[in-house]
Amino acid sequence: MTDTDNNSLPERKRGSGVKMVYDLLRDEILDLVLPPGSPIDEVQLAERFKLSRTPIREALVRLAGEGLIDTLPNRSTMVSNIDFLNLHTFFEALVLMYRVTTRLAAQNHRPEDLPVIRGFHEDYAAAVQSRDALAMIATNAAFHAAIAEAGRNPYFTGLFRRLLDEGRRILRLYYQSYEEQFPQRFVDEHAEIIAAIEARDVEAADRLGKAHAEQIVEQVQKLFTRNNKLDIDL
Amino acid sequence: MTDTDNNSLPERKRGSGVKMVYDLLRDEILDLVLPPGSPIDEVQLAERFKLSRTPIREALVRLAGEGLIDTLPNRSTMVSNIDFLNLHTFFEALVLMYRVTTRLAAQNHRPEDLPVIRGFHEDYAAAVQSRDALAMIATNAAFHAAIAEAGRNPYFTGLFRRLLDEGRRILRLYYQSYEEQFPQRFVDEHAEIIAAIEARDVEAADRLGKAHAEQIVEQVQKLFTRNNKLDIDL
DNA sequence: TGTATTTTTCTTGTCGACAAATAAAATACA
DNA sequence: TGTATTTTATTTGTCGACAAGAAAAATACA
Repeated sequence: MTDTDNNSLPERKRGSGVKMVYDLLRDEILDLVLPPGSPIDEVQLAERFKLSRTPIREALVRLAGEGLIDTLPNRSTMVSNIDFLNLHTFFEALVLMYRVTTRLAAQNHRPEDLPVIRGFHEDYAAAVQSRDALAMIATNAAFHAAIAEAGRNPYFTGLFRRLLDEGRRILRLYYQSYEEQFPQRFVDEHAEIIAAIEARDVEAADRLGKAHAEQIVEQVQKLFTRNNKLDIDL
Repeated sequence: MTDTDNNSLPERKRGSGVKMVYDLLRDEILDLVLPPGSPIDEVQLAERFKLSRTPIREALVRLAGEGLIDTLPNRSTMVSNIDFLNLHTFFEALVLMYRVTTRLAAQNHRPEDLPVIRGFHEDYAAAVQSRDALAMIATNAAFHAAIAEAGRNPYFTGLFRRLLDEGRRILRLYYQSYEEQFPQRFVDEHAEIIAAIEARDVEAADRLGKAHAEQIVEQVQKLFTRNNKLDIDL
């Protein structure tokens, strides 16, 4: 393959460039293809996507708005760091949002939501089966995001999505070096959560969501203390 | 004053244009100077600020990221509407964030936070005294934002600030036509909340935050049902 | 040799211009 | 007169270029 392999994307629709750049950079940041601290070069991206700097910049502004990149005025822009020192605030918010979104899903879900949730549940089970850590991370986030959507509170789903994104980075950080796996227990808990939602048992959904979240937090913290030598880098 | 009153801003620093446009548009949107649905014209703004369209556009992208304006691709962009149909989701999120941030403030506040909070408390009391509805709205939001900051969870403060912003629009909508006033009760409740925070009484802070939030929601809903003829416009 | 100052290089922020996409207006046609 | 089609106009999205700001390199000076 030569450097003239731009025949696959010869012409794009008018507003699609920014979205493409935004989506791709976002994925690369969340998957740690671009690790925290990586410099983001506008001209380099412009060449890569065969675009001018203007749409690149628009995508970067959006990413900065979500806190995924940090921009130093008149200087460089880079992938934002993970704030390990205040990780407890992240867990705190994550647990609460797990609770709230699961509870609201039990309250407000519609019949058409359940197949979607079940679909991600099965994807997650398959990822566990095949011990694919990265797929576990992604499908777990998708599963809970779907539950949040069924809860139908855009303010909560907005925050929750951001938290799940950040969690994707954190998990990815640890699962890339240590081939850990989420226990089967999580799959079972997911099934319980679905049952509670379907039964519209709000209190059970709340309780299960909280317990599940705390399981995950505990799991992550266990990984942390085990390889806390990484923390010294900060 | 003629149309040549641009002598006050002859030259700006290099990155300050976008921030100026962003801040000003944001305020105008939240104060309903630009009511929901108002068209946003890029070239008009460019002329108004004596800038090119590029920095204007960057400010608009940021505002769109916060949901304050809606952009139709290749078409117009306008101030986002207030979703009256799903106002309950707004209240739901608002009450929870009032609770959580007040609770966390009782837990995590530092001595230097209290003077700040007390300052806004006094500003609010003064606004109530002078029956200045707009000042009440602004100082009340500032008071609770300061409490949230003392709670030191950036995820919660981020969501809470967005909710307070949206609340600013909603309150402004009703207080501009009906010269209502927040009751003295709110001032007293604020004082109670401060006391609970200072005493680090987490449960009391939680309870008071919740009660206070519900008071406000009830007040707003009362205004709504009273002038629900406005709702027909949507 | 080490520090201060100038020069150069590199990246960003801004600009004016152009082309695509859509809406509005004008025209054709029944 | 009312509808369909073409033409015009307006606004957005993108581009290439240029200048400001800061870092890096080079030079001067002790």
